[in-house]
Amino acid sequence: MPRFYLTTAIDYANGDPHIGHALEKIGADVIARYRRLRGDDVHLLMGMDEHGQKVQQTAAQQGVAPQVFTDEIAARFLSMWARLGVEYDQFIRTTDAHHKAGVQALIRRIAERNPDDFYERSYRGMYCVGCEAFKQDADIADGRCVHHPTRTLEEVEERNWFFRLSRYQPFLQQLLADNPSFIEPESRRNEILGLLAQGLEDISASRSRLDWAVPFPLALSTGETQGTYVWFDALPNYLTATGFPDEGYETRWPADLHVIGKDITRFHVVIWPAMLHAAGLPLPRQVWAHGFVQLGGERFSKSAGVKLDLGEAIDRFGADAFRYVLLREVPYDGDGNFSWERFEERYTSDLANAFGNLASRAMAMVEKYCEAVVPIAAAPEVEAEDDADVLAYHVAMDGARGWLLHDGLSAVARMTARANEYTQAMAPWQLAKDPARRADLEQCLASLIRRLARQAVLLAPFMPNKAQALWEQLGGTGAVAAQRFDALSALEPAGWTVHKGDGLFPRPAPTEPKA
RNA sequence: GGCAGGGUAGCUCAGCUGGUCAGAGCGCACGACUCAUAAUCGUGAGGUCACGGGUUCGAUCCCCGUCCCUGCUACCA
Repeated sequence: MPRFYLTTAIDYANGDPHIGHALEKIGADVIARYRRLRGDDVHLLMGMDEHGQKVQQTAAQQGVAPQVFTDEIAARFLSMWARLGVEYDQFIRTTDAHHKAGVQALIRRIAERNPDDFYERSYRGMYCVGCEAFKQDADIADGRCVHHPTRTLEEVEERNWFFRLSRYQPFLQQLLADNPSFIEPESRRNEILGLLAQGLEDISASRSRLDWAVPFPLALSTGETQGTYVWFDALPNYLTATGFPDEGYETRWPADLHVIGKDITRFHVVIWPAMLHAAGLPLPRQVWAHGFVQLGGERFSKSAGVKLDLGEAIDRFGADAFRYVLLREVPYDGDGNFSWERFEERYTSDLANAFGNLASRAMAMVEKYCEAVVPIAAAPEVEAEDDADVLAYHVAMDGARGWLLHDGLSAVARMTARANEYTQAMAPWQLAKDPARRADLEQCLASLIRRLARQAVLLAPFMPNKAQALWEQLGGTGAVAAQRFDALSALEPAGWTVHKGDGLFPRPAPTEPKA
């Protein structure tokens, strides 16, 4: 059974989950469920990044210990993933003891194999006492920190451990030349190529004044022990989650896919492979950078007040509908827009009117004309037209040409539309009036149920609960998630007893309040 | 500033190497039907293909310029 190890970015424990987090996790969950339907042995890793100065400061402001603070944040994220139906196989937190030990083991391993890769150097920067952090140009205005304009910035110099990233520039360029699909979509690869062409600088591996961190396993020549800086703490989570450095981690590592946001491609495509190569460890097979959700045409941002409450979005039509609309509206390879208006339009046209109503009318007729038992009948020729869409679905979903989840949904939507057209053309309610056309009627209804069953399987990664509900209404036994794509064409519902229940996707109330 | 990608029907977007390339979905209007969640099916809607030049027998798709938008331009996670 092929293994498939995929990961999402670990989220920083300094705020609540928002729609941006949701897009990434839902997408990864869909990919994981899709691979399971292919029969793969899937392992989906998610987690939280809990170290760093911001966490330390925020916790201090609230008067609680950092660990207590991150425990609360982590609980909120976990609760949200449960509400969204995101099912991970493993949830790692960078404050886990094993992770911390793994980070230190990785650093030591690099130091042993490439002693020159870590070296001491002084780091100079403008330090803001208010923020307790070094500030970059973007955060400096008129020589003062934008957050603490009453204080003066101090030019501070400290000795740190540095990682000789610059040394790996040729290696990385060769990597992207030999393996172009290492980072997709292409636009993101081009950005990295541009970055590499500029030349790489070495990066900090440790920092002083960083107490809430994994202790850097090497002491400076002064004897001081510093905290491990973010790169060497966060990125290795994908590796330490496999058990590294303990025996057996190789059975899972390397990861098949890192699903991340486009804002952190650099870290995953430059720093991370360099670290692994320095340690003599295999590289992940691919990094996929998804885009961002824009709200009403504006970029999501807490500061700008442009936001959308996830809980409200889920309550609107349910988690499954939200998952569907989000991935249908936002292309997984780029940015997309999301708004309440759009949400309702999509829900109504795609789910309530097209798909939900198709299921409703088909099952109603089987109950009415066939005593609820799906007739035995050969498939009509037009049914074969679905094959092209099933193929398109897999092309979009299997990753060979990127992870274009929105295209997968488009393909299923075409199948739904075709089934509605077919129903209209055959007019089974007319056939039912003529006993001589009984065979045609049965063939039509059997075809509709068969197509619905297939669509339920294809939609299962996106809407696991609704797909299961439909599966059961159609008379299918067991879990729709237990189906396998390679058996889809042979799926035969003849003899099933349908139980048309409540509508899968009820139309929204006429006077639905907007937001 | 530099690099990269864009500006196509009300909205979201397809249009690969130039000549049925002026399209799809949604919304909207009209018609059909009645199995169904007032759902479905059919038809239609006439958008200077950002703007100005150029190459060509012919350009939305090629070249130049202009305007506008987005991303990247490393120690924020």
